[in-house]
Amino acid sequence: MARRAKLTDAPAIGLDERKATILEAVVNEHIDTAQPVGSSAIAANADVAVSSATVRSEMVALEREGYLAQPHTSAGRVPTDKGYRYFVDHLEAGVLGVAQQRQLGEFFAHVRGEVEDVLEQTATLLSQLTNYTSVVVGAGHSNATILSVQLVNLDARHHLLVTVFNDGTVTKHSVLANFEASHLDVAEASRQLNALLIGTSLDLTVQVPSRTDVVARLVRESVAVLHAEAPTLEGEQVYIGGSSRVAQVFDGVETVRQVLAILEQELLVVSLVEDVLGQGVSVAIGSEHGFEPLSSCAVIVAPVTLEGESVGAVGLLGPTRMKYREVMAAAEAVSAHLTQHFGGDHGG
Amino acid sequence: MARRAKLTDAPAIGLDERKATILEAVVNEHIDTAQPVGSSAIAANADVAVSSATVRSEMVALEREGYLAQPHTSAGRVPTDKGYRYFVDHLEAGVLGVAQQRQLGEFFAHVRGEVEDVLEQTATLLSQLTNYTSVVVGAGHSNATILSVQLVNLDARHHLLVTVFNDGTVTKHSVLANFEASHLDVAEASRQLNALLIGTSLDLTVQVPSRTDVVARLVRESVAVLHAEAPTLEGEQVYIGGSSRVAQVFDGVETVRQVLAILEQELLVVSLVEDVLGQGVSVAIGSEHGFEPLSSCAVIVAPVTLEGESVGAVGLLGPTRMKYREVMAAAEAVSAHLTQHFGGDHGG
DNA sequence: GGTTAGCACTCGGTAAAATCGAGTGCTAAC
DNA sequence: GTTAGCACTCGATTTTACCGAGTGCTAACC
Repeated sequence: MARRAKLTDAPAIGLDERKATILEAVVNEHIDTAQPVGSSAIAANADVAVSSATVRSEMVALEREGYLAQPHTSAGRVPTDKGYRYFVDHLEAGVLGVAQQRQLGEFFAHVRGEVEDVLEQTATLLSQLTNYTSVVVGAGHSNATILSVQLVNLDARHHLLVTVFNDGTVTKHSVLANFEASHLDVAEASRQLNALLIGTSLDLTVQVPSRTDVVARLVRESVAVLHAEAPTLEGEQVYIGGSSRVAQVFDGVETVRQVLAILEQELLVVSLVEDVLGQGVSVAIGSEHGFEPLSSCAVIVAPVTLEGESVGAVGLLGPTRMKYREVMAAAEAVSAHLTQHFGGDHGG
Repeated sequence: MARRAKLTDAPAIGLDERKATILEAVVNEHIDTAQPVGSSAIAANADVAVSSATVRSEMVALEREGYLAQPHTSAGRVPTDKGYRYFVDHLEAGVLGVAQQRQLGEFFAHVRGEVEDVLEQTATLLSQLTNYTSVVVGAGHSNATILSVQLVNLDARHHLLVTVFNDGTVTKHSVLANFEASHLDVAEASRQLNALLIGTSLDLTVQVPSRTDVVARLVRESVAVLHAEAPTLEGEQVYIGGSSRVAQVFDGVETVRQVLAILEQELLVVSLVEDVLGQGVSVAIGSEHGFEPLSSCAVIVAPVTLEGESVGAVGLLGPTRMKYREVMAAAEAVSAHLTQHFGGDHGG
């Protein structure tokens, strides 16, 4: 899946300056108006110092080369995915509006709490900032090691296995025994589990005692439960902000439904985001990502890193005619803030 | 907020049998077709043994009494909220289709894992079962007491406070110290925290040590963090299933947007559900719940109980013209299954 | 008195027709 | 190479006509 444009199938150099200017103007106009844009609208643009007739002939060329399309004869032009691609690749970085910068600063200055909470709130923030639906993905902890395990008994047969990992995640698992265990048994099992599991990661198999006393059975049961769930635990967390925006920015109930349906499936969302993810802000337009149902969407993704490693991503989902400059700036800014937030001394 | 109809403002007895039959037929027809229904369609109904002319005059009466409305002269009739209310109140309980019953049984026979996971999956199930958007609310644990507290150090200054409650919930909180603490300090703090907090609930204030040694400071800090978060922790969990259905069952992008926007706000959803909640399956139609933006919706809610006490609820959200019989049956069945699931020996 | 066939009337929805105009491509002049 | 001019296209919008589902009313009927 292409992350950045490969312009190799465009004639060598790409586009001469005037064509580029015109293409850019068309894209800008179309993003603004959502309408096919005609040659005269472009000719009126200050950056384009030629008449509409000239613009028209250039448009014919741009259409031939696949950057523009005509919904029908005698209509204006609409950018193709390729057109958007060119536009995005030649977009000089935008900057966030001051109001938004303030909001962002405000948010990260005051946000408190666990990673999960921060990510969730970030999703909402990002959506408010951009007016598009946002996606925030927190990395799974596939290679996290266990810091502490504790077995707590709810009653004689129900126990709760609480596991703390070195990446700060905490999991709980019910351990249901078909025998009764005393507080002391559970405490001892807890002790043994710690001895057994601390420092290991979930993909490691551990030697469990084969004795048949209550404590040993508790230990075995606990380890079994924990490892059985291992695959699930590695899953990334997904937070979606502003899903109602979908109904705002897409037209056509059916499109809205499809997009929402995709968003419901967290696994899909994760793979979509990871697919698009690259260094810096990446964009996938239309069919560039492999998701058919989202072929009328653009996805913008920025990584969140911790000590150089990607630990998550923030993304935005909108129609292909989205406000790339602003949105990319927002994604970048939020990603940077998050990176700093987690890299800094704020714990987590 | 009315949960059940108060028919007091209708003439004493309510409706005579024929009017009731006609009203029922109108509602059924309108639910099926989403169109205003005319007198002849009703007269064709086997249950109505009178001519369309008679039906018409009855309809005039029903309209005068507020059960039906006419979108415009010379159109058919549409049920009002009051009409739906009457319909629902006089609905004999529906039964679930066998396929659905099987699916339900299947699901609860195999579902595993923590309460949270079960509830989330239940939301999806309920949505699949009914083709409407579902809401599952798990009760907050306002009066839960602490079973165990554990302070785990991530590094010298970052610690994680993991708390287990007697209702099986587990919380974690970052404790960030501005001083360094050794493993031993943390272990000792953990021990003291246990001594201090076990058996208490979060609304209780506890006496914390005023000493200034590392351990005491850790303990103080931990208790502070835990109690600071207390209000948040009491919040109910909300799981929403099939939000894409919103785009299917409502018409008008704006309505879809509004409904989605409501669903995004978990607090709103909780209060909505709790507002509607009653004994058994409750229904709020149109403006019966106080939520203006949802005045074109019906909400169906069934409680989930544990040992007689309500510990949550399952709900469904659809247009006022939803398939009440089927959906109420589904809500009831799922609620019953959940109640049994948690009441039974399956742990949680 | 309640019920029903008959009928004139209403009025939104749909289809057909007319119109508009934004936008095009082409050509000829610059 | 650029541009003004112009005939032409074709979707969108408006207009008009029309249809018919449905109504309310009345007079006949049981």
